[in-house]
Amino acid sequence: MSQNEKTCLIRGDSGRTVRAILDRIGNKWTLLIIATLHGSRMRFTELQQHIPGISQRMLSLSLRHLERDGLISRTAHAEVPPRVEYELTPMGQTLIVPAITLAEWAVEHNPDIERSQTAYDTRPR
Amino acid sequence: MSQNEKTCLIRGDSGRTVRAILDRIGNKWTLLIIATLHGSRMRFTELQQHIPGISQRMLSLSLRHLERDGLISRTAHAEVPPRVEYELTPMGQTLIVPAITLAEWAVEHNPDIERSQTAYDTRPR
DNA sequence: CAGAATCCTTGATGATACTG
DNA sequence: CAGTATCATCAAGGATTCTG
Repeated sequence: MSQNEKTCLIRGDSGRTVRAILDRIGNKWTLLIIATLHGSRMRFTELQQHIPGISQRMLSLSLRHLERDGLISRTAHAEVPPRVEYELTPMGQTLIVPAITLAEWAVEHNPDIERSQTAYDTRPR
Repeated sequence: MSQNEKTCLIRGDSGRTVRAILDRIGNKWTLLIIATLHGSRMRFTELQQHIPGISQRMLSLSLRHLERDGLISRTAHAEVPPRVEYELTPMGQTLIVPAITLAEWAVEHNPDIERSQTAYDTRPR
């Protein structure tokens, strides 16, 4: 299948699916949580410490969404004080691959993008 | 470099860069416009016809952003009535690769995600 | 510790009308 | 044709407070 045909994945009916995924990982914290959880299970507070600037509310909400999507699993231990651990599911781990592909593209082309933005903003008007 | 090390692209300083890209392509129309423009230059009205549901305003805004980022180029022909054509820049075309990678992941795992969501929503409470 | 509930601000998007 | 301007709406996210 050619690259041109593959863009139908984005434009065609499956585009709804792709947009749903982008809505999930496109938000402010999701991808950060997944990357942080990659390779190590962590507790709620631990996650908050590793992700500077995230509020309790957004961490909680994001974890709930990711759990609902089956990308992370939540384990509550019956102890006092409570201990809850989060980790990537096998499916969650596979998301790392396209995420890194995108990240590498971003890092590689960022200089060009910034140059273009500067040129655009300073062009004669 | 291991996959685990590569997640630093997302978690580390370059994470800002990755988030900026996600903010751009994570919005409702950007990726759709890029996919539509892949392989063929198009006029404003043409784009609007190929992207169901997009408003003039959002098409205009999105095109401006993409142009500023250097992902598409805008060519205004000196004619009456006016004719303006948009096409992907070389850099814009390279974005297709990670976009398709993500799209393929989405399509492949969507059934599992929906199953997980249903299970989550119907679990005993 | 791990969260839920509430209130508030802001940015993204849509609808509509107007124009070079 | 290819936009811009303006107004309205709505959801994402942040700050704060409370609790099992």
